[in-house]
This record gives sequence, C-alpha cells and structure tokens, in this order.
Amino acid sequence: MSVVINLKDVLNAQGGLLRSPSLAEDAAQTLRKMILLEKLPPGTALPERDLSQALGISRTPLREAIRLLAGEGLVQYTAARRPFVADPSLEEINDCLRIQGALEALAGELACTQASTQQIKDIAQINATIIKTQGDNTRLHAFQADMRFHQSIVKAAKNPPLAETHAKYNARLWRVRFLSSQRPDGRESTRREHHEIVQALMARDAPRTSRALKAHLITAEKNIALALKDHAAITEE
Amino acid sequence: MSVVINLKDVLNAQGGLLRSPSLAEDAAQTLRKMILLEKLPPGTALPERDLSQALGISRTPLREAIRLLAGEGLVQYTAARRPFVADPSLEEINDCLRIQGALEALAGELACTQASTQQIKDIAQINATIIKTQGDNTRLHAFQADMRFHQSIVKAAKNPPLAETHAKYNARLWRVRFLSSQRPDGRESTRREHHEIVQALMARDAPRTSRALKAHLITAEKNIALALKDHAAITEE
DNA sequence: ATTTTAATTATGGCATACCAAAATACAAAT
DNA sequence: ATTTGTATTTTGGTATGCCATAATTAAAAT
Repeated sequence: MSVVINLKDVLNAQGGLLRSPSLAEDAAQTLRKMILLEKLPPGTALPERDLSQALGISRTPLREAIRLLAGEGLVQYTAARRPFVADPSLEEINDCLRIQGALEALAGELACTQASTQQIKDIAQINATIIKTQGDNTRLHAFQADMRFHQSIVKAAKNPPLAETHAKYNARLWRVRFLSSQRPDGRESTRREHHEIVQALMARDAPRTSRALKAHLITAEKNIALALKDHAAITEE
Repeated sequence: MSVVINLKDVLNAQGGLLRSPSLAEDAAQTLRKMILLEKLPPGTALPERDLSQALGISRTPLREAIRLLAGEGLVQYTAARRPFVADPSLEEINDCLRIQGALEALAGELACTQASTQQIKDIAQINATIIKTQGDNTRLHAFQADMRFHQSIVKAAKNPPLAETHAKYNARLWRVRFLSSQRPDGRESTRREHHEIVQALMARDAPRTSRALKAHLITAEKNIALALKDHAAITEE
C-alpha cells in the first residue's frame, strides 16, 4: 500500500483525456498558434534562447519544437541556420494549394470506394452545419467547420499517410485560409461547391468527386489571392 | 598574421566541395542508407545511446537525425516513444504509392506548361540512358537513373513544395522500389510507359501526361507486390 | 563622411549530466 | 510452474555549459 501520488493520474484527472506528452510538442503547438494568429508575423526571427525563456523551457525542447514547425513549412532557416517565421509568397502559397488540391482529389476518389455510408453521412452532416451557421458572427467556428469538412473527406479515404501529408499542408495554409474565410464574398460559391462535393460522394462517383474537389481548390486559390491583397493593404498603412 | 588552421578549409580541401552541415544530417543520411540497405532491418530498435556511440556522436544530434527520419516515415515510435525502423505493410506501401502517383501526375501536368524545352529534352535524354544501360549488370545505376527520370519531371513542374514532398515519399519508398527494380520482369512495360510519358511531355499534353504517370505508378504497385512476395520468401528461410 | 578592420556579442551546434517512466530481471508467494 | 511484487537497468526527455561562427558594434584609417 502506497500513499505516493501518481502524477500522470493527477494530470489526466484534471484535464480529462488531455495528455502533455512533451514540452517540445506543447511548445510547437503554442508557436503554431502564435504564428498563425500573427503574434509572430512572417519574417520574425526565432532565437532559441529568447523563445525558450519566454516559454519557460530550456533550449533543447524549444529547438525540437522549431524543427517540427520547420518540417511543416511554417519555419524556415537562413543560410546561417537561423530560424524565422516563414513568409511565403503568393506563388508559394499557390504551389501548396495545387498540392492540396491533388491530395484532396485523390482522397475524394479513394473515399468513393473506401468510405462507409456512415462516413459519407457524417460529411454531409458537417456541411449542413456549415450552411446553418453561415449567418453567425462566429466566423472562427464556421472556419473550423470547413476544416473539419475537408478533413473528414480525407479521413474517409482510409489512407493514413495521405491524411498526414494533408494535415501538414493544412497547417501550412491555415493562416491564409483563415484570412480568406473572413471575407464574405465567395461564400456562395463555397456553398455550391460543397454541395457538389457531397453529391458526388453520395453517388460514389470518383471522377466527379475528384473534379469537384479540384474546382473547389481553384476557387480557394482565387479567394486567397484577393484576401491577401486586402490584408497587405491593411497591414501596410 | 596567424598560424591557426581553419578547420573548415581543411575539410573543404579534403572533400572537394563537400560540406558537413551538421552531425545530425550526416547521421540521418548514414541511418537512411543503413535502413534502406537493410543493415537496420524493419522493426529494429533505435536506442539513442547505442546509436550515438556507434556513430561517434552525442545523443543530441543523433536524436535530431532520428526525428528527421521519423518525419520521412522511415522511423516510427512505440507508445512509450521508443524509436524503431518502420515496418510498413504492403497496404501502407500501396497507400504511399497512390500518393506518389497523385504527386507525379500533378508534376507532369504542371511540367507541360512550366517546363522549358531544354528540361523536356533532358528528361528524354535520361530515359534514353536508361534504355541504353538496360542490359548492364549495374542494376544500381539503372535504378538511380530511373529515380533521376522521375525527379527531373518533378523538378520541371517548378513547384518547390511539391518537389520536397515527392522527395520524402521517394525516400520512404526507396527500399521497395529498389527491391522491385532488381526483378527482370516488368522491365518491358517500364520501357513502354516511360516512352509514353516522354511523348506526352513533348506534346505538352497535360491530361495525357497525367494519365501516363498514374498508369506507371499502378504498374509499379503490381511489381512491388510481386517483389515483396519474393523477398519475404527469401528472408524467411 | 565612408570604408576597413578589429573587438565584442549573439546564436546555433554539440556534449554531458540528471531525472522520471518504462522495461527488464529477479525474488517471493501461491 | 505460474503469478505477483519488487529491485535494477534501460531509455527517452530535459537542462545546462562550452565552442565555433555569424552578426553586430566600435575603432581606425583613408
């Protein structure tokens, strides 16, 4: 019989099923958010010492966190190996969007044969939620629902490496997509395209699903270009 | 005037233009080769201390090397965060091949509009080399030429993130592709498919190029399945 | 005032030591 | 012999200190 308290149990009890696996991953998540919300704007230097001190951890896990973000493309290195927040050009963003388009098109095709009927129902359900909350002022929620919509399609493809790579590009594009989602125009085309994607999936028509998803990404490309233009104008002044 | 010897100069002088950017990347490259050549067979545990000692470096860079390989999918972690050489199932390999197919199809499409005529000539040239060396007993060279063929197509797409992701899946699939390339059968279909890819590229016919590359990857999937079957039979006894 | 050069500082790469948790080996009990 | 409980060892996570080089500042020369 022991009276020693199990630290893990305490943490699990307090945070539900939350786990804190490592300081590095925690720091990575913190930095990810700061980058995407532009608390760390593009181009910001990320010196290991200052950051680790700011986050209350040592350099070792902070360093690892930065490597993680670099693997996702959110952080880059100068020639002298100094890390800084990536500042992707519109061209590079479009490059990533085309890749994301190809990945989602593949996911859609695979989902047509691999997804359970329940999964397709879930996808349709998520889309229905998006339409309902369309008028809300909670833009963040609408955005997150849109992310879930695409993620659920990828998940239905039942291809773990595909899901992983897709998630990476999602992280990389999160900021601009969020920016783009704040714009009211293009919302109608999004609604229409989502509907077409769901219809194609329900019909389990692989080529049609692929086409619909590719078209959707091309629309996203246009909207993002507009959003970035506005954003640049705003942050300039 | 100083008599102190500059270490960098010494290293550069001895290795030509070889650079040794970091012990971590060097170690990653060493481990990559060992994994792909099955000196570290699938499933092998990778304890940080032993490996770092074996490579003559400390745990810190070795640890970083392992993270790099994990990012490529060559290394995985147990639930207790112990790293081991990934042992992908045939299903997982096929998952990766489908992704690779989608990536190369996209690359082919982009290359049709983005590639310079010189780049397309180069691609055709590489393929010609492959055909010439077909009879050679230097299987390794033929394999490397095949890799270059596909890489040059991706490069011609002029989409750096695409090239990066493609390279990662190449690393991940290197071992099985090498295995597959050792088999004599299927060589004829490879020759035919490569020819079709080159023709489609020279015609700058994007859909045709896409189709040709997708078909090529499907063939690869079949050959790899056969090669793995043989390999399993050999390593069993 | 501008350019060069030297000294200083800041920063990333690496090695090492310590700790907690997990795995393993071992002893005891059934 | 099998299981259970306990001690030992192994292992990954983290903190810290040192080093070489790049970046910055200061000084000197033109």
